[in-house]
Amino acid sequence: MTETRWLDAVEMAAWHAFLFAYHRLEKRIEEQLKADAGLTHPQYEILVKLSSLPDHQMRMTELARGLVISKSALTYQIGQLEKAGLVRRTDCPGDDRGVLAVLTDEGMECLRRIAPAHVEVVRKYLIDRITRDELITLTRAMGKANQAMQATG
Amino acid sequence: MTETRWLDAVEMAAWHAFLFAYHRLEKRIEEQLKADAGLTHPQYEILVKLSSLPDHQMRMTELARGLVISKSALTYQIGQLEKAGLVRRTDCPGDDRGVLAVLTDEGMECLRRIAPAHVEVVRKYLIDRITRDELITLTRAMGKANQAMQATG
DNA sequence: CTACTGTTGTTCAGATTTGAACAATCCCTT
DNA sequence: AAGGGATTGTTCAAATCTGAACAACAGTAG
Repeated sequence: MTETRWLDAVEMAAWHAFLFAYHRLEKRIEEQLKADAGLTHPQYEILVKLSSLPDHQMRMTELARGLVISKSALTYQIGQLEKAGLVRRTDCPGDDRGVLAVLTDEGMECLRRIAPAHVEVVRKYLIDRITRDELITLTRAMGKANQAMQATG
Repeated sequence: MTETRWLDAVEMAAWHAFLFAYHRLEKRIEEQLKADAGLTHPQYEILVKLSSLPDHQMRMTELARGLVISKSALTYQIGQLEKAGLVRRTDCPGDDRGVLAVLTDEGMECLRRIAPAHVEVVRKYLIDRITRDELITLTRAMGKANQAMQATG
């Protein structure tokens, strides 16, 4: 057991600012999406992810991994989105185990309608508040962290 | 209704990297805390917050605001921590409505025991991965966002 | 073809979160 | 002192998340 390398003041400040900013931003985003579209942030992210694909569809497991949520949470949320008519399930060609989540036209339309207000929040509280340099540095720093977390889930 | 200012490629990259990194880091932290201490991240943050105060105590509402969780979630979690003997409730002197959450000696001891492993995770996947400059820029950027979210909750 | 191992998506029970409602209390004005 | 509006912490039902268990299927070696 090595001696603990505690965080110094600068490291602590960064970590706390990061956590605090995320939590507050998440809350704003949730409020906006709920009020304007009756969706949760995870649900919105599912729609965004699907819409970014050429065929607007993706395997359940891959989708869960991409959004960093559990498989069972995704099963639940896809069920909700299916009820709302924004997503539907399809058999996966070539793998009878598989299920494809497919964005419906209605889902795409819904996304088009609500995305502007969402982007507005992201801009207002983060993107438009920081400089281009800070934006790039943020991306690089987060990228390094993501790289470190690449392996094993 | 103004024309929507969509995110350009750089902005999109920053936003996605930020969200993705947070989610994955959160998952790692949850896994570590659950395995090593049987605590959730919110519970751990309550202990940290209380331990950072001179008298190791804080009003419920202020605590909820500081941790950016709902009052009812805090009521629940303080209940859990009370069961575990890590926190106790006390009447608030000068305000009969108030309740103080107080870190117990056992809670402080628990924190001392588990903090090293937690810090290790934060270092391994974020702090130690980025340069000092990136750390400072990250703090400044998050600070600006937090400032923008200052008002109204 | 059969056995074996890994993957897939769902289900289930339990834990946690949210927001609204609520009673109790505070504070300010009159 | 008394009313009116705000704040405090809790409760409750509903929604959501987690992790383990599970059945179905895929892929591989024998």
